[in-house]
Amino acid sequence: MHKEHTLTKNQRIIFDLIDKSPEPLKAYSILFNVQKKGIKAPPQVYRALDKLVEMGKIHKIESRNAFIACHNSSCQVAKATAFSICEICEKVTEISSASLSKYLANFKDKDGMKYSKYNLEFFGLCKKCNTR
Amino acid sequence: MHKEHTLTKNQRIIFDLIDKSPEPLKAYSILFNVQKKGIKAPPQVYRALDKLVEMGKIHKIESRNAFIACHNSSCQVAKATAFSICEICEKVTEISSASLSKYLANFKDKDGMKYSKYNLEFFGLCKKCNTR
DNA sequence: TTACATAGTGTTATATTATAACAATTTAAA
DNA sequence: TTTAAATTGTTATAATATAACACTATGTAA
Repeated sequence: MHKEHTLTKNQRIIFDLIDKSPEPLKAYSILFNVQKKGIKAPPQVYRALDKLVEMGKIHKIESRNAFIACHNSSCQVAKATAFSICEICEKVTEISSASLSKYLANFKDKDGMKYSKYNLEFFGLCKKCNTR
Repeated sequence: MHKEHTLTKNQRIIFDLIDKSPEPLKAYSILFNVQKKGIKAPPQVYRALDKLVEMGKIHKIESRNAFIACHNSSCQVAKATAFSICEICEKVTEISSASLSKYLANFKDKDGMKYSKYNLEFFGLCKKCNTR
């Protein structure tokens, strides 16, 4: 459950844009799209993005420097995220698999260390691109 | 098994630097360090980095925009990588776990899609930082 | 060997992504 | 209601990465 009501003006504007987008958005494309709403400079965008990521409302796709709205109630406040990325059409989908998150949350490295936070990006071809 | 012998001059210089480094190196820090060896401009660095990544000799730590030498014979030519990253000291360690790589290589998403390539970054505290 | 393709190099310029720094304003809580 | 914390607006600049083009080296196949 997210607490939508706590978003500030800029956060709201930027979240709505990302949430409506079918694909991940890059910071400067966001900037371009919200200039008519009074958000004029990069720091305004990056600050909102930082907060939204912190809240778990959006995620950063690290390999693409792009942002996508969270569509997965099980990624606890941006701590544990997994995505599939199509290398042809660049479609990004958030993976919500209880088995995967359980496996990764319990994964221990050689020293027995556990890591509560992770980001996983799978690459391949999406269904569409795979059959073309 | 890597084929060391196929590295070109610039690739060799840059790989050696990364390989000797105890921590991931950023592109411009690499550039600074190899200028005395005649590599003077960003494209020369990025081209070598691209090839080395392609070969699986180094990996890019996406969340840090930094490069680390491969220390894991099981990450097949850069296709399947996993790292742990300490959020305090920024120490990065390549994870080589047969169980993990097997699990991820066999992971199927909701549509039954398999992804042969992935990058996983775990975040937390390393042993040292955890006990301080 | 020659010639051809492919890969790598050197270089300049520029595009893209992100943050520093500081003043002003809003918000929430004591 | 006044104070602290968070948010905003703004300018400038830092950090990361690629485009484009001329040139050189390397491998290969006729």
